Amino acid sequence: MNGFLGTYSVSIDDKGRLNVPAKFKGLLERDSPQLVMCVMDGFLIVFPQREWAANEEKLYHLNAFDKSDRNRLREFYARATECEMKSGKILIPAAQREAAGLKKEVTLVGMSKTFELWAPDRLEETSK
Amino acid sequence: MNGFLGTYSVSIDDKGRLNVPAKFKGLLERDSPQLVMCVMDGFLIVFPQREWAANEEKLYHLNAFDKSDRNRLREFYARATECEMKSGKILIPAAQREAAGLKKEVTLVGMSKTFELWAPDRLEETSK
DNA sequence: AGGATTGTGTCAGTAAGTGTCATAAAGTGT
DNA sequence: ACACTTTATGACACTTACTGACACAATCCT
Repeated sequence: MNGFLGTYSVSIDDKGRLNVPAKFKGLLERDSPQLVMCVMDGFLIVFPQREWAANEEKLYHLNAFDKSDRNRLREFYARATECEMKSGKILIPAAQREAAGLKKEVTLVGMSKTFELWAPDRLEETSK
Repeated sequence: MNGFLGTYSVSIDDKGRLNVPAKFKGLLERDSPQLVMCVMDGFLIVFPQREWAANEEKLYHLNAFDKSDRNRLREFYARATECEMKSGKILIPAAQREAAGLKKEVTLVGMSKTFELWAPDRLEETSK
């Protein structure tokens, strides 16, 4: 596989763990199960560790001198979390679930280097 | 063979696998059985891996942290799924079958570098 | 420490995906 | 037209993946 690709509908269990689809699982196991999860406007982005590191500096420079961007940047960092895939599942902390409005059903969208987690209704809204 | 050419009517088995016609099979075996299947409005496009990569390159200039660029990227990636020809068959995931309205009979149209999968009635409708 | 909350491993049931083969249909050469 | 080869289909058994549930471990809070 070349990257995260496609749309999947997966479930979150009673403790807030996302079942990672087999195709993504393979990629994460090969690379590393270490992740950074990050709140965007209404959804979550999941970065494999390596990808996060590569983007961090770029992100910082893009926004450093703009006040409102800087506020947003702070919020971005503040709500980012390290996490890990364990037993083929990723625990999504309560705060992140809350921020993205995730309930039982989650839509997972591959974006090549990263992937996104969406509440199904929000994604639908956005893609109109 | 020079590319995917012609129209074929093929069947999908009980598990959703498309029987690839011999002529296309040859091409895919020679090149690579790795494919990307992409949902368009009402039908599916199948890209050999290499073709897909070429299309993907056109999006490299987009900024993943820009909201509207990100929406464009998502639109592109979300439609896609990786798949593979195995034992001369291609499994078409349920979601994609659904999106293209594919039942038992499928019309397959060669488009040189790629080929398309159509529900027969939809193709007929479109070509009027 | 005791109880509550949150996180983790595992497993069984079900659903989805895969390999293989027998038969039927279509195509080929003489 | 005939035998022969290739191709397409449907069926079946098997494997892998996904889900929900449960039991247990760790952490936090008085």
